[in-house]
Amino acid sequence: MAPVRVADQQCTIALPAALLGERWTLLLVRQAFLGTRRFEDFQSSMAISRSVLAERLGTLVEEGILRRVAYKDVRTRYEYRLTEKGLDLYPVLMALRKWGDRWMPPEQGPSFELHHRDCGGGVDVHVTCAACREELTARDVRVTFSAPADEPTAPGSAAPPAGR
Amino acid sequence: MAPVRVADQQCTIALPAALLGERWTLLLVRQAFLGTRRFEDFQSSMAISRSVLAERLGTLVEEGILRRVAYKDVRTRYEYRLTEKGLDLYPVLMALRKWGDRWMPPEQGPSFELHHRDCGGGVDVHVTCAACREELTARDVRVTFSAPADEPTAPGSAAPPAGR
DNA sequence: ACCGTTGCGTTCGGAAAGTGAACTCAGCTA
DNA sequence: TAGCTGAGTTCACTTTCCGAACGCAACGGT
Repeated sequence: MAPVRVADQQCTIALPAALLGERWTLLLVRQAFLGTRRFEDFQSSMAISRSVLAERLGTLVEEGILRRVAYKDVRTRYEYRLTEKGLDLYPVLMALRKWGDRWMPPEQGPSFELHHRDCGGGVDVHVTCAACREELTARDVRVTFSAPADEPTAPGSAAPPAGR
Repeated sequence: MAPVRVADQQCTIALPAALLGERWTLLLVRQAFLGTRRFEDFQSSMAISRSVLAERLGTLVEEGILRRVAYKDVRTRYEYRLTEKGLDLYPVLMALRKWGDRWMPPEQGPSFELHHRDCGGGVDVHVTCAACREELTARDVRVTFSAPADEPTAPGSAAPPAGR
């Protein structure tokens, strides 16, 4: 697994990033959202080696993002399905997709489209203020560092508090 | 860089995922949002090796997410700043953080907090329908596959159109 | 003039992770 | 009996990552 060092142990960006920032993991999650569930289908839908696929599916199950569910084919087999924790990654995927659509658009248009089941509208992602509901960009947000607690020297050496 | 195969060339999730899913990249972007700009500061704020750091900063600049800006220290040096494309990754980071806060909360609380500069409210991320504004989960969204266009055999072998 | 320091990289040998191909195993089907 | 299939596992090989050392330019101190 990608490394998480002491300084990052409390950062809730670093923690998921260490997990999802591992090669293939994000692609596997995407594939799961697209409906892929079986080992063989994961393997053929993306050019991942079988050994790494087995390992990644294992860690995703360990992390509680996928669960192994038995099903009967000709004999008992297992498929991998998103848990609630996994389904909750949807905004991450959508944010990624929105960014990709804007900044890395493929020439031939996207390979699949997403629409609201009820009204047919497109899918959008917003960052908003929980209080006043205003839409926010990075510039509208102030960062406040909590007590470092593991920095022996004075704070502000590694990551200068905000400013831009 | 993480591999993007033919089948993924048009997927706007896979493209950014290949870039950001590379080890360290997401952490570097987070660090940039926290205000880090200089090589030395990136290096000391996270336990990344100098060689990989140089390489990653290079690819982020190539991709247009960071830009090298000259500044005068004692002689001309460069710092790395987010471009508009980079700043636009904010929703991705926030989605990641929201998920991390919910599913991998560190015992001692988050190491920094984010508040709306104007009203002090917290930061939230939503997936909504662009048309009716309703909040969406994965289950509310229908996936429609476009024509594969580069599959010589009959469609539906690589990425089975939903179902199962 | 010389020495040490700082900022920013580059180079290098060894360790870890990823790769494709072959192998296993259990229960069909022909 | 032989062959096929889904889901892994094992293995030799290649790529990537790591830490440590080195390079280098412009200071500041002596």
